[in-house]
Amino acid sequence: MPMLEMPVETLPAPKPVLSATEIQLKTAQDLFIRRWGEMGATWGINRTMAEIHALLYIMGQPCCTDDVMERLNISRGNASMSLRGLCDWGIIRRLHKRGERREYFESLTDVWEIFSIIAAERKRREMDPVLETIRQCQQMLSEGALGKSAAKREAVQLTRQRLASMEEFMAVTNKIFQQFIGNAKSGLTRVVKVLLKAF
Amino acid sequence: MPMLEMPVETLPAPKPVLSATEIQLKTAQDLFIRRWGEMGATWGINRTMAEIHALLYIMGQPCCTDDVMERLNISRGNASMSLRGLCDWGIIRRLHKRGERREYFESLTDVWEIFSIIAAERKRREMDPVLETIRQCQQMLSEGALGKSAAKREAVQLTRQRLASMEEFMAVTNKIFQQFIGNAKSGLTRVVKVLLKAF
DNA sequence: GTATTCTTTCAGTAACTACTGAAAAAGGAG
DNA sequence: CTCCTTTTTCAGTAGTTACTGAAAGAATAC
Repeated sequence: MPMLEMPVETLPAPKPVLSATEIQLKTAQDLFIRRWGEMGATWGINRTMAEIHALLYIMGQPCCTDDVMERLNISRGNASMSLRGLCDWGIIRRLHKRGERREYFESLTDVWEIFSIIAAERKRREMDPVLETIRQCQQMLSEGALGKSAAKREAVQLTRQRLASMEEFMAVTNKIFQQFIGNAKSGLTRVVKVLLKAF
Repeated sequence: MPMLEMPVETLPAPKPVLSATEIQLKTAQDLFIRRWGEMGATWGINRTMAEIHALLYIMGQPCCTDDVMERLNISRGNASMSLRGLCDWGIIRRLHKRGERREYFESLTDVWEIFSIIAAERKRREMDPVLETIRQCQQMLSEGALGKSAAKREAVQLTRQRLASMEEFMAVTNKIFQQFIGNAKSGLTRVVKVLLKAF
């Protein structure tokens, strides 16, 4: 009676034996990763990308694609695309190890730098267009565009005034962002100082 | 030959004749509304809710459910639920007009107040839980919890250090938010002053 | 060149979110 | 109370986003 053919690669994976400390460490890390993922999901970033970033950040050492797949239980395709996405954002980096074929990834370590990159991108994508639109709207409702004695004067005035308030707010917020972005590396102290000087 | 029965309510709606100024005003408002909706979508708020808020803000006068439905081309159900959502956030208000049966809605007018409400809620929902989780993780990896001569000391140290950096950052950001939230009405100047004092 | 190992892409699908329209409920007015 | 108007709810569905798994594509070793 012939033995059942059992291809080598489907043998049960060798189960690693973990010490109490290792279990505790992994548990704490997983907790952080999960929370970070939840938070990311309410921002523009999706849960998986946020989790991968959290993993790389909290590990403090480079991981390869398979590490990420196993740890987070996601497919190769998902891991590959999410890692690329994080590289595009610039908050993780590709890393070649000498003599190793596979690629590793590591997170930036400076928290201020990480958030400053994210802030810069969000400002560019979300705040700048709104500010531009507000100005465009104001242009459309200016004296010149409407004629001096236009009908519906009150309604136009109301809208103009609302646009102006919003513009003021956005312009100030924008400046604060700018300062934050430009000074991330030097940390809190300088940011606050710069804030001071600016106003 | 009997006349076709044509119920009164299905007659074509009377088409309003708009002046050039009114058209221009409406166009500018629509532009703002659309952009605001797009921005909202990349935050937690969905597009429709953001658009409704933009409409109420930019109009500067109370609108009823039907006004909103017509202007944004959305169903009654959607309008009703989104308006309630915005009321829950606290950035628009219900308004009864004497002698009118239907309800009107208006936006808060102070931009600083609007954003301070949003900031407060997001801080509560997103930042606070993360900070709490980080502290919980640190607890799990403290000397006491792990035993003095635990194995894998380096890995634990690395994770601890990363948690500490993140906590510092989040704590500072949290404080800044707090100051912003607590001082929204008085505008920029005081916020910056308070920031100064705090550090 | 071929073999091997790792990465990327992408069609198909699962999971989720937002929206509609109709029915039920609520709130006066008479 | 009934009648009429307005609001809310919700089942069903359309539309969107995220994920998988397999196939194609690189890169290196031999």
